[in-house]
Amino acid sequence: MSHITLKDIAREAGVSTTTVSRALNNKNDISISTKQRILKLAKKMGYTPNAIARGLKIKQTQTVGVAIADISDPFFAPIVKGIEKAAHQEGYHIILCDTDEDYKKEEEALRTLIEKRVDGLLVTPAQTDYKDITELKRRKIPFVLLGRHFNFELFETDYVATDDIEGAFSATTYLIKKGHKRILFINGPDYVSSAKERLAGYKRALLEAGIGIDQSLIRKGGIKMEDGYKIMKEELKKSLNFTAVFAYSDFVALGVIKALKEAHLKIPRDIAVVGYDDIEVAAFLEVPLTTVRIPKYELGVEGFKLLKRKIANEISSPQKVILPTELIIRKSA
Amino acid sequence: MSHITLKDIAREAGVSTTTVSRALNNKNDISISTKQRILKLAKKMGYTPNAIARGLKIKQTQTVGVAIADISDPFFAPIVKGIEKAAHQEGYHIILCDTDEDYKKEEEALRTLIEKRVDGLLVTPAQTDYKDITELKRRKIPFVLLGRHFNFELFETDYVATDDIEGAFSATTYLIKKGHKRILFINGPDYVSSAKERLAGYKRALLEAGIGIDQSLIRKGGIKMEDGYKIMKEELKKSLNFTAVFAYSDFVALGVIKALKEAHLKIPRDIAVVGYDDIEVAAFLEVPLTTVRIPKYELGVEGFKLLKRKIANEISSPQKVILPTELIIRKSA
DNA sequence: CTGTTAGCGCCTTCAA
DNA sequence: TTGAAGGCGCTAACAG
Repeated sequence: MSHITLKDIAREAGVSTTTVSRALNNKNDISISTKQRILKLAKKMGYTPNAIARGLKIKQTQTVGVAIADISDPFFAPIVKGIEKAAHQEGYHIILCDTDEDYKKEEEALRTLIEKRVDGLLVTPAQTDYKDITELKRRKIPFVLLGRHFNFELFETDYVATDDIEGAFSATTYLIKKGHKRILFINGPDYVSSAKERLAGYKRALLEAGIGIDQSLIRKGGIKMEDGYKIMKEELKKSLNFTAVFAYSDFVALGVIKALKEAHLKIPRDIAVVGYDDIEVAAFLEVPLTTVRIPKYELGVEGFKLLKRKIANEISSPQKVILPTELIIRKSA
Repeated sequence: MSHITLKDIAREAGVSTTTVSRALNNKNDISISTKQRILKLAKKMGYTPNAIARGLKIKQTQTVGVAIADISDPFFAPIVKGIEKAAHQEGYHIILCDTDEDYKKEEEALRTLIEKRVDGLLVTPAQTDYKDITELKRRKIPFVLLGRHFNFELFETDYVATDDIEGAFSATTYLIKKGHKRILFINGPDYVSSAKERLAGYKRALLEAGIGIDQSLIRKGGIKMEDGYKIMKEELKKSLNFTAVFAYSDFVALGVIKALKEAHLKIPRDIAVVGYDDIEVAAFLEVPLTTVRIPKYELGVEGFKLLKRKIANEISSPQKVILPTELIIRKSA
């Protein structure tokens, strides 16, 4: 477990550590013969460079921190994969922190990630607070927000996300075109930007279709399957005054579907259901789910790419990258 | 982006860096008053310790490397989550590498992870080769294998996995009890330990039931959905001489189900299907999937715990931790 | 209780 | 083309 160092090689080769360093880093102010001799020796001795020492010296770690809400969630996992692939391609590693959608944990994650001196950060902010993010900005630590963002007018940050107004608009419009006039919208927590945007898209679609907005058809706070289930159960106790449900996420839709099934309501015959995200399950459900696809992997890739540019100081003013969504029509609506 | 250092604080406080270090690390060979004075000052100055420098000095990074086959796979993602949670609890971070089930990438991942001087490694080995793992052992770098392992008699390593002989045995026995005598087994690649074990469990169940083993009912090489689909398509072209399918994984089962559906065969009426892993989708399928559950999150947690003990040198001889599987009976068989 | 010295492993001047 | 010296930020002896 003790590693070979430059010094070990230098001693063995009868040169200085500087020379060894030069050889290993393939510099040109060294003779080809000694370079090759040292390279061969290093290999023979099983030398593995110490990136920690190097990082301390050159002040960059080739590592980015990733603070994500829930790694095992089929929505976030592909994002992480995209980040990892893009990072790896550029010679970066990722340190992963799972924040459980909890601001306190997010704050702690960012702090410890900074202690690890990551070159930059990728974050899906919980958004119940944002002191930690402003702190990042104040300290000029490169970071990019993923899938969510703050009001750009008030708090400018780089981010990559999808246009959720557009996504929700197309989903709602689709339902309207199918003849639905009363669409129950089960939204996420209203402090999350994506929930705000989806609500806006939903409203805009209704307005453009000349359908009034009925506040009683807008429910908020759903994010997990249980939320969708609970809210749907409540709604089903009332008189059924809607013909379709638009859910904040596919997970919420899953809960909705479960409640509907228990009530012996057929999808889409009795109630149409549209989700959001297009997680892998969506296509395999008993009634395959119509949903708005978010390019998750690409979100990760683009997130890293933008971060990389930030790190390289190629970006002056905050940049937003908006990826397109796509309405995936299956059987549920 | 330039950080405050001990030296900065020391200068400001009029003490030596050592004293500051002592205060920050809450040592007791320092007066309470100066300790508090320094702590307050450090906070005020916005000090964030440099874990890189610390790591270089104390020769540990409080970081473990995770080389996993596919982060976005619903089988592996919960494992990673388990690792992260367990690691975080002990003050560790994880550096994540996605190996795509490819030995070359795995080898590279391990090498670069070692360069980052992780304190230990968690690996789901691709098993097409194992030089990289032996190298780990030779260099006495603490590591634990996850979900897979090498023949313990030939190559001892620490690992945490499930008893897949038992898992496959219980699944096959269940099918037999349901009256199936001809069970098609679509196995994974035969160099993976879990595939070997599942095959053994399948055979044992048949033997114990006094049913002969028909090699034509054993297919290998399936791991992804497409594999299951392709193999099932092939089998369906022949005369249908089996009444049940036992798939290496739920993903393979998904492919099988798709092929069955296209052939207008009903599950379980015409053909019963049993999967393995119990990924999240399994419960939500049109015909909920009967499968063998692997405690994925726990696998990650136990993996980290064992690694931690390895790192702390609390383990002399290679240790295996076997987690129980559970047959989850749903509708598909 | 506090400071001085030294060094973790590496890279970067600067001289030779 | 090579080496010596210094230092990244931190901690661990060792003195005092």
